[in-house]
Amino acid sequence: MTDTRQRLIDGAIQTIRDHGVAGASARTIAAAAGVNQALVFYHFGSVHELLEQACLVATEARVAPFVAELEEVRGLRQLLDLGRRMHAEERSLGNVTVLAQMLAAAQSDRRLAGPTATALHLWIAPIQRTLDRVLIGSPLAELVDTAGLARAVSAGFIGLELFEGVDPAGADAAMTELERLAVIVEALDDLGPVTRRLLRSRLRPLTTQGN
Amino acid sequence: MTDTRQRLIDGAIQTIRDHGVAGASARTIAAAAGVNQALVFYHFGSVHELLEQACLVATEARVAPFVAELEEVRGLRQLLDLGRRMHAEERSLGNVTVLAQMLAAAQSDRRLAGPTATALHLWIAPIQRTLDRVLIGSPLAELVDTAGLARAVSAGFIGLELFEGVDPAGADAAMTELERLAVIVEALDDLGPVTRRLLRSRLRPLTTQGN
DNA sequence: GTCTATAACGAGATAGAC
DNA sequence: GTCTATCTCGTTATAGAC
Repeated sequence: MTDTRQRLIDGAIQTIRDHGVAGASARTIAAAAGVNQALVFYHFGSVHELLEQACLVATEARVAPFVAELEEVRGLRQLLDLGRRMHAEERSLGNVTVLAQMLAAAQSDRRLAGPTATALHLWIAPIQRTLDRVLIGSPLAELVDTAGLARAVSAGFIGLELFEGVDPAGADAAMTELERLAVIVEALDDLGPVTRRLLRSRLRPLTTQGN
Repeated sequence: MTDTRQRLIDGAIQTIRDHGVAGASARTIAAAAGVNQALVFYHFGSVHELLEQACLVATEARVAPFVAELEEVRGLRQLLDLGRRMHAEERSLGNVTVLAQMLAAAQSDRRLAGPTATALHLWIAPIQRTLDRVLIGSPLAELVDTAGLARAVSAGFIGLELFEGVDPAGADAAMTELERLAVIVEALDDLGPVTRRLLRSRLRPLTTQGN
């Protein structure tokens, strides 16, 4: 890949982070990249296509280091701990911010929908795999659809990220509460065999509905 | 309130829904409102202030009908049922869409942060009150911080709304899964007195940490 | 591949007639 | 209060020199 191409992609990511999609024009991106404005159109055809490319590349780069960590996760609480670290790191180095911006822009610009969904899936897939692994042997395993849960978790993260932008204290309270819930669920999951059987029989009727 | 003022606010909301914040210019808003472009500045001073006003007014109008319904909610599952209906109704008549757009714009436009947080709080407050009521008498009551949970739920909704815009099937899977989880939690909450005591003693140690 | 220059347009905002 | 006309600026995108 050309040096200029890469600089433009990096510049686009930085610009989205600093000024949002709305503020990401060919001029501002080129300025951030330290190159001429016309090169956006030479290399990508349009600002639009540059944004799509940048979104995918940025997400791939940010997901990669976390995939390894996700593979190490053994319990629900550990998963939430990692979640909080990811959240903190994302806030400072921020790709979820970029994703959130693209997601918001995609609502009224259908051309962005596909690439954005693809980028989001880069997060969803490893999270789902982790959930599958964590739930092995748990009485919850047969009750939970990890595909849906992974999507709910990912969507929730985007929402939290946006929330944090306007109310950091509130977002922190939300995150703390989710961690507390995880502790509760893990405690339930970690019950002795007697109680466990009780719970199991109690929850069994639920498996027939909907799954 | 002047007729024109109201028309501009309605036009602004409609424009944000259709074209996003990025596409909400004085001209497009005025066109949607059927009035002259210069009136945006006469009545509101700037496009910016019109957007702030519109966001608050729109949210107030949309929250009101749901507050009554929230007061009727007795159980967790019922709350999630209402959640799904709200979600469906919002998608078609969409104020959460407006909120999501404002939230995304507020990330890089600090002036929008305050009004957006205020609008979000219009949702958070009644949700928190409902959670407080629903949890009365539950063994979970002492374990849950409803302030944090209400914020997590609200942020999650924003995320789901955005997710739905790029992947309706995925968002539906996420929503379905959350409902299933609610059923599980409610079943746990609805256990017989013996199991309940067991759970209670099991969870008690957790109350000392963090709450 | 990279630059300058420029076309064509929409943006926010204001002045001033009515 | 509402309109037209206009100023100034930033936008996408292209043409053409280098």
